[in-house]
This record gives sequence, structure tokens and C-alpha cells, in this order.
Amino acid sequence: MTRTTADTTPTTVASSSADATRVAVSTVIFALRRLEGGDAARVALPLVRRTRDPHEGQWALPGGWLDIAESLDAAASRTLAETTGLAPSYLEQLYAFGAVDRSPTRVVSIVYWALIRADEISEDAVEPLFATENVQWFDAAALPRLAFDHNEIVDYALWRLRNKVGYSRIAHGLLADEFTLADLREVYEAILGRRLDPANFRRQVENSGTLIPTDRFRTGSHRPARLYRYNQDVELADRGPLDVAH
Amino acid sequence: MTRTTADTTPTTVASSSADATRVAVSTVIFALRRLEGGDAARVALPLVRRTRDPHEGQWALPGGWLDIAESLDAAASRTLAETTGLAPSYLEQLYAFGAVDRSPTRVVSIVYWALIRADEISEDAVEPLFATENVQWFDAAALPRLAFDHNEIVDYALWRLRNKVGYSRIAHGLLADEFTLADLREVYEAILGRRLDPANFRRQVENSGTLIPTDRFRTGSHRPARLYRYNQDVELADRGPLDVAH
DNA sequence: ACAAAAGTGTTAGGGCTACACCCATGG
DNA sequence: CCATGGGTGTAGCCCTAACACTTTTGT
Repeated sequence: MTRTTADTTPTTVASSSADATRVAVSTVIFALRRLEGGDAARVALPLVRRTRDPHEGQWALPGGWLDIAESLDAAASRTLAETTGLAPSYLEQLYAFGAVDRSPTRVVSIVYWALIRADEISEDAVEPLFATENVQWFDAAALPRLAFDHNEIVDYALWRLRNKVGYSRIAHGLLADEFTLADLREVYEAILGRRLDPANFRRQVENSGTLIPTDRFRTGSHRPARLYRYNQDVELADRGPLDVAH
Repeated sequence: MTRTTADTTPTTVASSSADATRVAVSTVIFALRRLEGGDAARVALPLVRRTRDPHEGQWALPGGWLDIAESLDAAASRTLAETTGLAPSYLEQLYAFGAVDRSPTRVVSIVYWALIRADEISEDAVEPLFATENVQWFDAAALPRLAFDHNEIVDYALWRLRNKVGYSRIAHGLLADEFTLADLREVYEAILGRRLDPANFRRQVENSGTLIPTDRFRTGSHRPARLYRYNQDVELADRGPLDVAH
């Protein structure tokens, strides 16, 4: 199986095919992280430092070239794992970016966006990659200037995330199997950037029929909160291209 | 400027680049047409007959190869004009289809969807192309078996159309400058596939602030109906990738 | 006069928001 | 016992659906 390394994220060093359009796949990965000293969780994403021209040294979305024998979805998962060691709990195509001048050579990027559960990002398996200092987490609301058109891409992915959280249950993709309603509400508040009424939030998700209450409670500093799990019968994201395309 | 002809819609006759992934651009074009004998308008789309293998003789979405020096949007407009002679009033990227086996050779198709106004499709300029019998309109609800994965693509485009008509004013893309509320309602009814209450429909669009009443009326067999035009200040489709990407 | 579409009025119900209030636990 | 988050109750508002009703034209 042909594999690329983390260094072969889209680059202009065109060897054999300088006169052809090439297809790259990149992914915007979202997770919830609690920053040092911060009380509330924030939306964060991992970026990789480019080790080649163009934009050497700048931060960019993880990605790589599309292999001739793999689907777009598979390429997104593969490049994601190779560059960051992460395996997303949710992965969806975002948009195809194809402006002529977005890279020195002609590159069409099929961009995906993904969600990672909080309990997955501190696995031992992924830390070594982060330890190389070539992968780093950033607050989605305070990004540096990124390589290529990646700032615009992240902005659009954030818009899609905020939008979709309103009419689907993608918040599940950011939570462990069992969670309290406060956990879930925190996800929504981090994504939407505003506080939600706990009472109304409870009723909304309870009436949606997507949650199954368990017998377990999380005990803490105050009254124990009931743990819930998601109803697997309900689609993670209601409708979408993947459902239609069989 | 490099141009392809209507015959060069995606094909497997790979001459120089059989071992590389190629990028094609196709478009699902929607219009409202009143079928013979039918009382209600229906959603229809033009398809082109393939003149080469694979799938020679089958109907397919209009499209063509992406030129190395043109953006995806430009390629969609160009191939649309070349194959059907149509210039859409609305054009938006739909999805990138990249399954390995969707074509004998590796082709990634960036698919767009477009809307054409009823007053545009009977222009003299476009009829010659349709007269060749290689372009033909089909009822969106009764399509034959299409080439490649184009049936699935149309299904997804239809889903997107039905979805988007609910929260944006893309219906405008199917109407002439001036129209009655009954005209507008007919667009919604054709897209959604169900009748709408005229009274409630009127109040909804009036309260949305997107319509400007004119002094003119359309006289017909009954009480004259006021003509409206769209408020140009309001976005055609609120938010989207194109707005974010500058 | 009559049919039919244009346009107005009215009412009931559901969902959302704001906010008052009780419950249970750790300290 | 008190602070705090968990959890319940409730009233107002807005939007929508349903449908009765009036207006205006062509025939």
C-alpha cells in the first residue's frame, strides 16, 4: 500500500507532474480542550508545521495527497492518522477548494472536518506525534496566520460546526460514551459561544429522544448528576451526502 | 483559452494520463417546467447523451474536465455553457465524489448544482443545442438509469434543493424578476412536492422582508394578482462557503 | 350570478425563553 | 446550614397550521 509521510502534506515541489492538477485531502479536526487556567472548555484543533516549501515553518491543516486507489473518505482518514495519530469519531466532507492561485502549483483540496472525543486525545498512542513539536493544538478562536488558504477553510468549518450542532447530534462526537447533561451543555456552549439555560437545555434534549438515561450518577462537589448515553438508533447527523450515496 | 467540446464529458479514454487521478466538474441543473397536459409545474433537469465510452448512449450530467488554469466555479460555468448553452442564475458547489470505482479510470468529480429561471430556458440561443437531441429535459422525479453514479448525485442535489428552499430564498433563482405570490408558491410546491396554504404562505413571505410589492398586477382569468420583486439587499442564499472564502 | 383565485381575520396548539422554585450533596 | 449545581414547574411569546370569510375579476 502506498503511504505518504507526515512531511508530504501539500507542497509545490512538483517532480513528475508539474503540468497536471493534483488532488490533496486535508481535514479540520475539532476537539474540546480545557486551557490552563481557563474555566470553560474551548474548541481547539491540531495543526501540523510545514517542513517544506511553500510556507515552510507555517502551521497548516493535516493532510496529504490522494492515492489513486483510495476513496476521498479513506484518504482523509489515512492522512489524518499519519500526520497526527488521531482517529476521528466523526468525519464529513466539508468543501472542495480549487482557486487557481491557492498554491504555487495547481492543487485542488478536498477538505474534510472531523470531531475527536475528549477521552481520545490524551491516549498514549497519539502523544509521541505531538511530542515532536510538529503537531500542536490551537484555540480555534485565536489562530495564527496559516499556510495557503487554511484560515478561510477553518472559518468555514467552524461555521459548519456551529450550524450543524443546531439540527443534528454531532455533539456526541466530542463526548465519551457516558456524560452528564452539564457535559453536553458545555459542548454546545463552547461551539455556540454563549451560555444556555440549563433547565431549557435539559428539556430540549430529553424531548429529542436521542438520549438514554443510565442508572449511574457522577458524584462530585454537589448533587450527583445522572449519566446519559446516546441512543444509537438515531443517526449521528441526520441526512447528508453519505447517506444518499448509499 | 483552452476549451473542450460537449463531447469531452468525463470519459475513460485516458490518453496521456492513465495513471493519474483526473478532476472533472459536473453540474445538476434545476428548472421548473410545465409538462404537456400537466397542470402543475415540475422540477426538471437537462441531461446530455454520452457519445463515448464508458456508458455511451446513456444520459449523464453535463460537465467536463477541469482546466489547469481555471477555478472550480469557472469550470462549472464553462462546461455548463458548452454542453447545454445554459447560464445559471444560481450556482453552488454540491459535493466532491471520489469513489475509486465510480469510473473505469480514476476520476474525482466536483459536482455543482444550479438553478435556471423559467424565462431563460426558452431563449433562442439555447434551443439549437437542444435541437441536436443530445440534450434533453427530464422530470426530476422520473429519471432513467444514468451513467456513472449520476443517479445518486441527482438524488443528493434534490435533497439539498428541498432543504435549502426552507431556509434561504433560492426560489428566486427559478423565477423571473417580477412574479405573483402564486408563482412563488408554485415553486415551493414543486420543490417540496406538497400543497401549501395560500394564506399562510403569503404571510410567511411577507414577514420575511425579502419581497418588495410593485404597483403592477398580473391580470388573468380571475382577480388580478399583485406582482412582487425580490429585495436585492438580502442574500440569495444566507451564508455558505463562498461567503466565507472571501 | 357564479366560479375561482386574491387577499384578510381568527383561533388553537407547539416550541422556545425567562425565571421562580425545590432537591441533594460536599464542605 | 449554606453554597452550588441538579432538576421541576410555569407563564408569556411567537410562529405555524387550519380554516372561515371577504374581495375582485372573467365568463
